[in-house]
Amino acid sequence: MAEHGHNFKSIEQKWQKKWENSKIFQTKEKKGVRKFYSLEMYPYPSGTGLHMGHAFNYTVGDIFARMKRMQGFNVLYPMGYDSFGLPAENAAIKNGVHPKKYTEKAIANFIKQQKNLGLSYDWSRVIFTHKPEYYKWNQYFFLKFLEKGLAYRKKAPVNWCPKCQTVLANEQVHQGKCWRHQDTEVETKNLEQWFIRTTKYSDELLDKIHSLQWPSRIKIMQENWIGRSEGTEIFFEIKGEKWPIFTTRPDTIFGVTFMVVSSQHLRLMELVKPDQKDKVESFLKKIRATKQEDLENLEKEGVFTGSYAVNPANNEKIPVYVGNFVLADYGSGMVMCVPAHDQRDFEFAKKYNISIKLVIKPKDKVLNEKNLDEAYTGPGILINSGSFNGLFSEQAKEKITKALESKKQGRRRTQYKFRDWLVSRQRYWGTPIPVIYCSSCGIVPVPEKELPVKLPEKVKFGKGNPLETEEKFVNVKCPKCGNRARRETDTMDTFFDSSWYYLRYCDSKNSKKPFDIKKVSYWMPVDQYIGGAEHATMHLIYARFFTKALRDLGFFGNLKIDEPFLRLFNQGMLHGSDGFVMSKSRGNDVLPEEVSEKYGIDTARLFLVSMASTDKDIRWSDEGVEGSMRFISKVMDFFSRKKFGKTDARTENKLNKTIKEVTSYIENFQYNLAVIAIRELFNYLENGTDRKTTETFLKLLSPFCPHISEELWHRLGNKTFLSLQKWPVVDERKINPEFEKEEKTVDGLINDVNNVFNIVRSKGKDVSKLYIYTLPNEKNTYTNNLNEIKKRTGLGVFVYSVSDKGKHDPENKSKKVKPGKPGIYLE
RNA sequence: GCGGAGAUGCCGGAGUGGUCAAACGGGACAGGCUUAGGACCUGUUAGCUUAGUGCUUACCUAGGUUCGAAUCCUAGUCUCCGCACCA
Repeated sequence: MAEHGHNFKSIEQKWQKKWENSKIFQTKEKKGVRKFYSLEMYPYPSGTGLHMGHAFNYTVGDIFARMKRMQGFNVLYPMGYDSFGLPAENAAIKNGVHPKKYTEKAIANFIKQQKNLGLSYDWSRVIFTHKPEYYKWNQYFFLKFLEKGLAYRKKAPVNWCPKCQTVLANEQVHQGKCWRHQDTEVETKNLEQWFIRTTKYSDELLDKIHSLQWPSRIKIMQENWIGRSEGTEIFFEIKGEKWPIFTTRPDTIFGVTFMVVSSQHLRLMELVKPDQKDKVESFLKKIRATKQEDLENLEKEGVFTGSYAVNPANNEKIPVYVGNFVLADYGSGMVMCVPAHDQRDFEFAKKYNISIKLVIKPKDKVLNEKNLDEAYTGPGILINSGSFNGLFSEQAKEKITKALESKKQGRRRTQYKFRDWLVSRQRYWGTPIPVIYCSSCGIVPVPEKELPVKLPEKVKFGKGNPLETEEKFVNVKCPKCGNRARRETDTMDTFFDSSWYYLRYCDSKNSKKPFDIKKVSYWMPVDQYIGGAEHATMHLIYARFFTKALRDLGFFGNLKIDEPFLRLFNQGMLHGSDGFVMSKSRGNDVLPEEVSEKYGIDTARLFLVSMASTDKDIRWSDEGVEGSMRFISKVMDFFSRKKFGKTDARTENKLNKTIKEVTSYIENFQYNLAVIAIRELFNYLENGTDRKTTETFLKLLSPFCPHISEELWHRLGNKTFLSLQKWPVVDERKINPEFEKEEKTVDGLINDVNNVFNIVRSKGKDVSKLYIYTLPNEKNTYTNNLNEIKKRTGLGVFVYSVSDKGKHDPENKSKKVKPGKPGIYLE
């Protein structure tokens, strides 16, 4: 059945076409009109297309943008595609299709599907990051970064995913695994790679988090990710050379009895004495053989290197070990060890019989070096610490640091977990890094006027990065000396592309510049950003960094733009009816097309946001969607027989309350509550309403169900677009709490009547009439609602005031009257 | 281990000191409409009790604060998420 004769599909197509043809969602800068930049994280166009989960994401944003637009904001609401990336390349290798062809087909499909959802994007601004017109600017920015030292090349221990066949940034390693392959251990390799100096902005990235209206958990994640800690850098002399270590406990320096260097330390072998070499090497071999996940639960182990260090505090000679529990890339990859006051050091010392020396005395207990069960890590008073004895540990931290500083043996230092961003990738489908290697000139940037360095299309896929074997691409002349040189074959991490795409939307077709400063100054920053929490420590950090870097490179002139996204909202995940996250590969995906065919896409949109608060995970249910369907059908039926009348004060009250609620619910992404309020309002419309009230209802409904709302608006005889109408504004004077009181009274009455009705009927008496006895001043409450009482009880209703003479009251029920509670009699 | 979120009736899920046996939706049940089914309309959906009353038990568990707790505090259990030997 075409669901009650409502042909949703043709209504949808009709309005999507009209919206598109009349370009009503296209935006330009308008002086004097308040702008609103609403943005959803752009998708990676996967070949499998959209399912309901994606539809949910975009619907959340669309509802918001639609309301803002109706509220009179000049809304920028664009869409684009993060179209470089590994999956396309892998699919290409697997199926023999070129990544470009594969990607562009996927994009075409995405666009078609997104249009079918009725999303109010300004399609004229669409961007595709795999197009030279876009990635040219990636290269441009990279060169600017290079010029300012924000991009650099360095050999370092890096993460390598054997499945992706490329290195990964720190942010892309999740629990030791590749972010794309949860079954694949990331390996550590020492490679020369390109980095972006994100750590230059560690402090600003950390400190400005507080100014953002973001979900607190995202803020906390970023804080933890940056992981600032204050401490002291101390130099230990080994073989006549000073080696730095970082510690947050300089107060325990007199308790240092050994040192441990990371097994992955780049200069480890310099510390290994020849007679210990074999032992160390077999230890390293063992570590390499253990899996990352086992490594984490591993007992602390190590091997003596044969070297000794000198403790600068007391000139004691202490052994240097290589160990499996020291991180190579935090601090200096080497630690001083105080077994008495650090649990890890304690375990290590016990295992290898290294001496334990107490230097902190707790306030409330006495410790003994000989029979310590665990390290004491709390504060206390210094002992065995030379001239620092008697100080409290907090004080001692300061004093010892100062003493070391004065002897140039240490200094105050802030340490971060945050790493520079490794951006080079050994893969084809990405932005070529615009650099040339010349044997005599070294690293030479490609001159700006030669940009873009185009990604060659005809390449051979097979082993490794196809660019490496592409002679025409690789072999170039050095721009400086003109001699034969080699072009960089690594491409950029696609997070580079997504770090500035929100800026490009402001001026997406500019061929002279990445963006025009005036346009950016009008639109930026993004007022509302919407996307998943999975980007907390990836895209959302990179984009913040990029904005700051571009600011300092002068790209924003004098504008004060330093944070890209003012407000962030994380929508929940859509789960399939089996309870698992909806995905094609799991086979629990529901396709928008199917739902649209059966119920109309407005039904799907409505249902998606009705179930729960949009920030929570929700579960698709086929029964649930029928409920939304029923509501929409009722609305359609109502309008098809609509005759305007007068709106009574009660409905006015409800209307204005609803306007107020819906507006603030949408503003706060509590769409589920907004839908409830709209549904409740609808129940009042049956009482008879004038044109304005009816139209207001449609306006409130329209962000959720834009197609049918637009259609019904049109059927009311309007020639304009509902999507561009003014959002209703509450008239507080029409809100009167008395009406709610009245409603409750009526509900109470009906409750009572049904109660009595059941009792009476269970006694075998048949009743059909309801007599109500009220206080004289309350009579109106019931006569006003006569129809409703009749409808809900199914009885004939008679209302008397207790003072009425000659009323029918055989059992004298009128004596039961209380304020707000009438007497009732059934017969 | 550290950090964050959460646990509500048959289910999903609102509610964050009284107006709460707890919105709204779904499901189930009953009645109406209908030749019948569907759809639609009305009601019920913790238990007992009653001509509309009263009582008991209820918002993870156990305590506490309060005249009063789903809501505040303390302890615990469980679930989910992020980071994970960060010195």
